[in-house]
Amino acid sequence: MTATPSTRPSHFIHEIIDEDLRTNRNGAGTQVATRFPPEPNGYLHIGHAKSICLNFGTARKYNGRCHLRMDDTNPTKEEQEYIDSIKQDVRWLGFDWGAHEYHASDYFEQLYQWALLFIKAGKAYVCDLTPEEVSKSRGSLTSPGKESPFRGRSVAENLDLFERMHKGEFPDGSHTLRAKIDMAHPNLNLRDPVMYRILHADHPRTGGKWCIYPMYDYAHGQSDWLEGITHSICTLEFEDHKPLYDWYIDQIASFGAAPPGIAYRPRQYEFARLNVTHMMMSKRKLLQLVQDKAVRGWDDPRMPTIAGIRRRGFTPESLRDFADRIGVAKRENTIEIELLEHCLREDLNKRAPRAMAVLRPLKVVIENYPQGQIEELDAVNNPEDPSAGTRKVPFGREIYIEQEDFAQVPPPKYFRLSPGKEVRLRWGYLITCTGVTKDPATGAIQELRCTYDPATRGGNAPDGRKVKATIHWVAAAQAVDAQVRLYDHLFTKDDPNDVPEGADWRSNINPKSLEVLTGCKVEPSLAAPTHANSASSRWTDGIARYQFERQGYFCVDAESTSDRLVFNRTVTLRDTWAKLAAKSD
RNA sequence: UGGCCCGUAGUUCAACUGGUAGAACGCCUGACUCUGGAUCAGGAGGUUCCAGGUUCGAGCCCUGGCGGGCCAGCCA
Repeated sequence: MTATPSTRPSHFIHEIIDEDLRTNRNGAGTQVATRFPPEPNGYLHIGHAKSICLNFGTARKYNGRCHLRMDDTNPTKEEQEYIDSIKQDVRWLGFDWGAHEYHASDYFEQLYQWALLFIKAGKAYVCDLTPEEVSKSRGSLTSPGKESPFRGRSVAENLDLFERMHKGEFPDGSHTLRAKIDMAHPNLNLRDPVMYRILHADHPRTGGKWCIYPMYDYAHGQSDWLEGITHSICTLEFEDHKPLYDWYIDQIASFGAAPPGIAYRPRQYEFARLNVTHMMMSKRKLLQLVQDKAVRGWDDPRMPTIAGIRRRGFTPESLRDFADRIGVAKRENTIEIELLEHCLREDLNKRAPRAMAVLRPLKVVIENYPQGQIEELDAVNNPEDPSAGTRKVPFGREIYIEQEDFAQVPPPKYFRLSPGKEVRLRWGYLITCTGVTKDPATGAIQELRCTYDPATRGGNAPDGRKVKATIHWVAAAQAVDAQVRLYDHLFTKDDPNDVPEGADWRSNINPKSLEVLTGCKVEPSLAAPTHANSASSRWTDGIARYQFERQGYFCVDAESTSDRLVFNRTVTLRDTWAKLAAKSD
């Protein structure tokens, strides 16, 4: 192989590759080749992102290549919609398979020809057992299976039957082609595994051409081989399949039917899949959430799907960073969601322009501010990035502040606004609360009366007096209405599957995972797509992201329009006050 | 009474292949601050699953236990 590792291996798979390179295991000059092989039966989730980063990242590191291969051997579950979403998601993550887009279905003819060789070599037979009978005769974990009564059929009979399966003469489930291995093998995968089953179903790519389809085990290794994959990286549950993966390849080699031009064979390595606290990683259960309408779709921002995470506002950069940090190993693991959020905040903090948005507005009238006067105040777009520049924000006599930034009776250590107290308006003036207007009927606070100190424009008092709190605000006259969607974990428990005996996993769904806020007041720059803040070139996917000061990171939702702004809260800011407040409860 | 894989801080990974355990996240203190953000400084936290063995020396090697995961689809 050509490339040499530039850094020390970061995990056992790279150690293996380094060793392979050192020993020229696959022949000098052979390029490292990996593949990402999703089955298009659902949307990709963050667990797949780990695999994508591993496979494409490995190819990148070793100056090799990574193929995108749809593992489309079961037309009853696979759909074009999923194929399209998978490609979009991989690209969004920042990876490029170039011309190397393949499908297991590309190899159906070759696989079929090889199957004939297995039959001719007496290594495969057509079995007429029903699925129930096969299951029964397979034996158990601790006892051997029984041989199929059809195991002894002649080559000629097998050839004839398989050909008739191929031609569509038999109904689904009536026959299978099975490998003849060992019904007493301690590894159940080797007890005469099914190679082909009959499925009269249209395939997204091959249409009605086939009615027999290869099983995963019979297709995967050979697909790797045909593509010249050197390192076939998969998850732990396939460990038991490796002997079969190797067996098929070894047999074909012994038939003298190896793919032409490939002097080496692929090898499978397994790593532990990703789990994240509060996240459901079962594709089947995610499908159920979508079908049950427990979420709005595969791209619901609460979903752990890449589409959902993207819509939520996560950046591909932060996901790649996350993938780097969690490592690759063979032990079962569950990553705390806090690490993911840390990676996200670290990226967003550096890149997201700041803006002011009041989520739960409380009107403030500044009594000594001239009626009708409007000022344009200078606001820094990103204190972490001087190159982001500044913008003007309008200020007037009436503004909105956050309801929770005022307390009639301040709790201990509360240093925001309360009667008689002074706070700083971000980029604006110091104001002091002089009165509260309440609804005479309910006693609810309606608005605040305040005075401002004209000498504190920009936020500094000439007399040097200290003001502990700075709060965000939006001028009432120029405020733009927006809808803001707040998200929380979709599952209340760390482990969504952790339910009492007999209970359903759905009982762990967080009933408060979505809160929709309407009538939010945001600064006018957020409505102007040309404003420096929305500089979409800042983001590789063109999704505008902001930090709403003191609250968190938000992005413009896909449903947002110029006259109906919608924002998603991607993640909150770290909030030590909230933590303190929660503790004192 | 099966086969395969895995056991190192709360979590996820390291430990230059046998030389006396370290990082990140999380947690706790403090400093600073026009975001109760960010940043900075410090701290707590380990019987390396257990027991034997080999060795001058074991997280690493050997043996035996214990614990966990996966496997009995014509799913992948």
